[in-house]
Amino acid sequence: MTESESATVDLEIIVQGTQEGKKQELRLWLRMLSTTKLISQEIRRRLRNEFGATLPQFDLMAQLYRERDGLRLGELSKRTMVTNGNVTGLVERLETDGLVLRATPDGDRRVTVAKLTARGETLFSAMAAAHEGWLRDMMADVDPAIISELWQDIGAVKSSVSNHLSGADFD
Amino acid sequence: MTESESATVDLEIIVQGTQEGKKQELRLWLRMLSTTKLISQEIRRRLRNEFGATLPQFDLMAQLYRERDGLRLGELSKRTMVTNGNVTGLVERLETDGLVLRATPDGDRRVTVAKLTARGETLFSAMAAAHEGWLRDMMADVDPAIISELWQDIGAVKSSVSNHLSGADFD
DNA sequence: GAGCAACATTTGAAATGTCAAAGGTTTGCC
DNA sequence: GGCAAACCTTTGACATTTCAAATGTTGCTC
Repeated sequence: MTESESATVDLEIIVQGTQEGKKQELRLWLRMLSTTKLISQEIRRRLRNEFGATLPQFDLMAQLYRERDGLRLGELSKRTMVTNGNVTGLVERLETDGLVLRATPDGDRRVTVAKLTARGETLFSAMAAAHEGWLRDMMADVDPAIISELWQDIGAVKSSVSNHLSGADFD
Repeated sequence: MTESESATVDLEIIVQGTQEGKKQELRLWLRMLSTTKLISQEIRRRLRNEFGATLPQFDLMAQLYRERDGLRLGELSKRTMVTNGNVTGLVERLETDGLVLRATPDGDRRVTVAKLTARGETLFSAMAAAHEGWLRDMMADVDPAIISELWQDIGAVKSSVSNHLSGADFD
């Protein structure tokens, strides 16, 4: 934005501040939310149909795939943004399906570490490849430059939100 | 690394360490998802603490607030992007709390119409005002121009996604 | 006017989600 | 040594979520 445009911009800001512009954030949020829901539902449907897996299971396995030595449940909880109690159940079901193993390390018996089994790794590998393709397809009509820009700008939003949380949510 | 000091957890780890060019869409998706989760959790916490309400209840009431004559459950389902079966339970609980009323119109007895009660309208009105403020606060660090741009560009993403769904479902 | 397809909602099973409280373990400190 | 605080996970109650099947209604056709 050049300085030569500043007069126009000032006018726009005044108008925005007094009228329409008040709900920009709300409008953005609603669009983010509906878009995210739309994509989530599509991914969930495909994971189910093609792999018999759920989205939370996929998310959890993604974290374990990145840490081949396994992760403590609390760490899994943080990375997946899922509550502790929820992680317990998720891992439990994945263990029943033979995709994940649970173990308690010798050093600290408070801890449970979850780890992908060989079968889990194989399955996730296939799911991840498909998953990436689905996203490319879904966003096929969007200019790559826009995608990159969105990644940046949403990062700014995420930062701002992180700095304005009410709950005891800092470390 | 500015984000790393917050409690924000990156689901973006999946992409880490791979080549730059190829996974833009995946990278964007993961950031959208984690940001949306972050904001949702904050709003849910505040709705709970300050109004004793849940986020899906808020969403549903928002639709009814815009249509004072009420909406059929199927229409509510579409607008909130929630399945039919889910709407049944949500409306049921809201009715128990005296915030919503259910009625069957004379013309068509297949239909159930849900409508806000006076108490529901009052409560939602207060929640909506607070909700809007929370979003403004959370996004306070983001340039208004960026917010507007994001709204536009996410619209493009939503459009693209809508045109590439597998389930026969687009409008 | 009987039957059938289309429509709208509910129901039921299974999974995910939150929160708060309870259960073990470890650590630090006197 | 012993105790209390801190830590990690599980449990339990309840709300939300999906899907598929069942239920009830309407409208159309023959």
